[in-house]
Amino acid sequence: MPKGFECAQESYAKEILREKGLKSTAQRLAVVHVLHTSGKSLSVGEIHDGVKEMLGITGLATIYRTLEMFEDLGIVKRLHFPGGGHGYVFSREEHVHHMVCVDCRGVFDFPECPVEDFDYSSVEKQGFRVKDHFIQLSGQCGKCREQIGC
Amino acid sequence: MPKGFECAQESYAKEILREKGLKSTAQRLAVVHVLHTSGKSLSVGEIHDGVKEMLGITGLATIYRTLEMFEDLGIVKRLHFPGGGHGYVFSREEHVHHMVCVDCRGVFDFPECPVEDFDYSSVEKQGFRVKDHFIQLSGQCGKCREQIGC
DNA sequence: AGTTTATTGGGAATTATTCTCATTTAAGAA
DNA sequence: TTCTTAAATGAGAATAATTCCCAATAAACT
Repeated sequence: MPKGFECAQESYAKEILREKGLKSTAQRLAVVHVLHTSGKSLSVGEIHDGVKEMLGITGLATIYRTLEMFEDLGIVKRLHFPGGGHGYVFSREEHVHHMVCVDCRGVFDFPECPVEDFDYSSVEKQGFRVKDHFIQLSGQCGKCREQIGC
Repeated sequence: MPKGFECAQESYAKEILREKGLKSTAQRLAVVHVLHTSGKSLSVGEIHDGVKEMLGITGLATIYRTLEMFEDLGIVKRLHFPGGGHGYVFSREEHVHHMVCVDCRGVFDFPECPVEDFDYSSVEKQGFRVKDHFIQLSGQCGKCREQIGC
């Protein structure tokens, strides 16, 4: 990896990794780079291809391991698609949800959390204690609306 | 399938199938039965096992085909788990979200939609048009809180 | 530079999902 | 009820997705 060319996202990932005592390998930073520069959610295969393009040979297992780790570290989020597949996005923020364009799979941040101060009392009355939530919006981005139409 | 023992969910599924010109096979109704009576979300394998217990031999492909069809028909919803797996729930309602207990994987309806009348103007200003949303809450159900604790 | 230990690559192993096609069966007609 | 027809099933092969194992490599600290 050439020095001096890292983006803010890579520096951030390095910092998180160092904090946790994990190593900043070329492969891990390449995953960040590929995800971040794509601007959309990518499948494991697409990430693998992107990383191979940057580094040459790279094992697929490494991609899986890295994505799992990044998800645990909270810097990568996994999105789900109606068909059944899923994709990954780089997401530096603590608590952001995402909007996915159903046409281009582009991903956009959605920083306002709709359940932030939602009143769960009706379900908590039944004994359930809400601890986490997953929200994913889907629709069409501006570019695709122009090109494809509504 | 013995007649006279179908639950409301099975009758409902039959009705939907008939409306769409699809056949009410023993396998399809067994999937509904297994899902509904379990009270929690089940993996494909668990559903397969349940159906086999009811009907004897049943092909796994049939389970996959049925679940996909039911999802399209809107009577089964797919939930996603942190680890990466996913499970299916029977859900007769048009628009319900679900809460999953992280301990027992029990599923509870969450009929109030947090984004029902949410103001998307901040993101729609950027050209994105929100068309759908997926919400899944997770936490602990009353029973597990008693047994396992918080 | 040297040491230590986490990380990687490769490929095999496992698991998940889809496909194909001959056989079966539900649903409506006679 | 029986007949007809098209949809649905089962079996297992084929494909895709994911995990595992371990010798070789490379980051991070002396």
